[in-house]
Amino acid sequence: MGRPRGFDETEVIAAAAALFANRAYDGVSVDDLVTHLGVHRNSLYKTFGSKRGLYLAALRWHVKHQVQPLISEVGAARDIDEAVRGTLAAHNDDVGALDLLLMAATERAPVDEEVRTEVSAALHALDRAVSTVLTGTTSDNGDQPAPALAEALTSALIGLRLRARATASPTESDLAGAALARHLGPA
Amino acid sequence: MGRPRGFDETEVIAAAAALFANRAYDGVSVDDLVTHLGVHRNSLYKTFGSKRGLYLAALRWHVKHQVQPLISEVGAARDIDEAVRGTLAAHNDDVGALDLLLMAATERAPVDEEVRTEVSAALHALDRAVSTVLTGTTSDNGDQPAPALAEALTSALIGLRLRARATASPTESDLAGAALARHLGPA
DNA sequence: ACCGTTAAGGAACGATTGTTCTTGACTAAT
DNA sequence: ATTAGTCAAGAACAATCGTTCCTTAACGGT
Repeated sequence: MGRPRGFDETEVIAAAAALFANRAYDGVSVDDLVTHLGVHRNSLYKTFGSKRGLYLAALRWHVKHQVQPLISEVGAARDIDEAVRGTLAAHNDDVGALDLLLMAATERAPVDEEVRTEVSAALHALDRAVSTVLTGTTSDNGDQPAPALAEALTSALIGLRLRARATASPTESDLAGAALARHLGPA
Repeated sequence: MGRPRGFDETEVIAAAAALFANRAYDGVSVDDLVTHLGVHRNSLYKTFGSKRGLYLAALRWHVKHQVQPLISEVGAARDIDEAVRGTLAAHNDDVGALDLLLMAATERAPVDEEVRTEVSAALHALDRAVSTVLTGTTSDNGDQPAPALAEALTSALIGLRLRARATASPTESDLAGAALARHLGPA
């Protein structure tokens, strides 16, 4: 019973994720959220408890609906080259497929334990996907499946996206990613 | 003439850089700066004009005095393995040798053009150093000196540091860096 | 038709934001 | 000793911060 909601909670969370992906947590005010989300202050606090509550919801939504598809795509790739190209290409389709995670990792994770937990989990999930591709390709020698190398590649993917965002030149990261894949693929 | 300063401008800038490296720009208040820097509000504004002015000064100091040494070390390395290990080891000695650049790249560069310029320049300088090491090592095939690969490796270094900060496990990044170097070095 | 409940609307809260003003302390040159 | 110029100390500024309160609107169950 009671008055029905005038907004779609998922839509609001997604819009909040977009905002938090482009500006730091402290750079997004509640006024900004209220303005761009079309939800009134009161409803926002009733639904998410606080600004941080909305942020955490946005981060979890981001991981589940934007990072996970990317992880699946990476895991389904036949080799590293395909994985890297797919990852970077996905960014051209769905801008921000890693951006909130990136922002959370650099800015919030060091000061918010709950964020750190979420970020770590997402990164490890990415690691596993990369590792899957890696073990399928590492057929030249008898090294261990190299989880450390998977972490390195995940870091490289994050770093590439970071650069693309910071320098505002997405084509560069494509070339760099291709070069990285070329050197790691037939290793 | 006039009353002499009661603070060392360089010390203040360095302390500000340390603050801005750990928390986002909007997460560091002028009160925080005044408290931790030992400089009074008035002197701060008289010297740097604004909070943003101090931030830019801190960023430039960081690039010149913390990123540059790292670039030099990378450029002097004999191979990629040595470069990567040196970079990550430098972080254990001088914590934050890349942190402000990292923070600036993800958080300020997208919204502050002057920051973006500074970040781009620093990253390209890192690229050149990596490229130098790369051309000295790439002796197996007749590929171009691979500036794209240099960008990829720079991105990987940044990404590794990002992960170490976000997950608060510095040893992991060492292993990952070593694995990356092992796979790229004897390529 | 009357509740009980939930959401929207908007004003308002105290606290904190970045910045400026005012006053007084200190120093070098006149 | 006076003057001119720079800095420190701290109060104060309007604006914005995250959050809450109060009233009104819209629904389901009795």
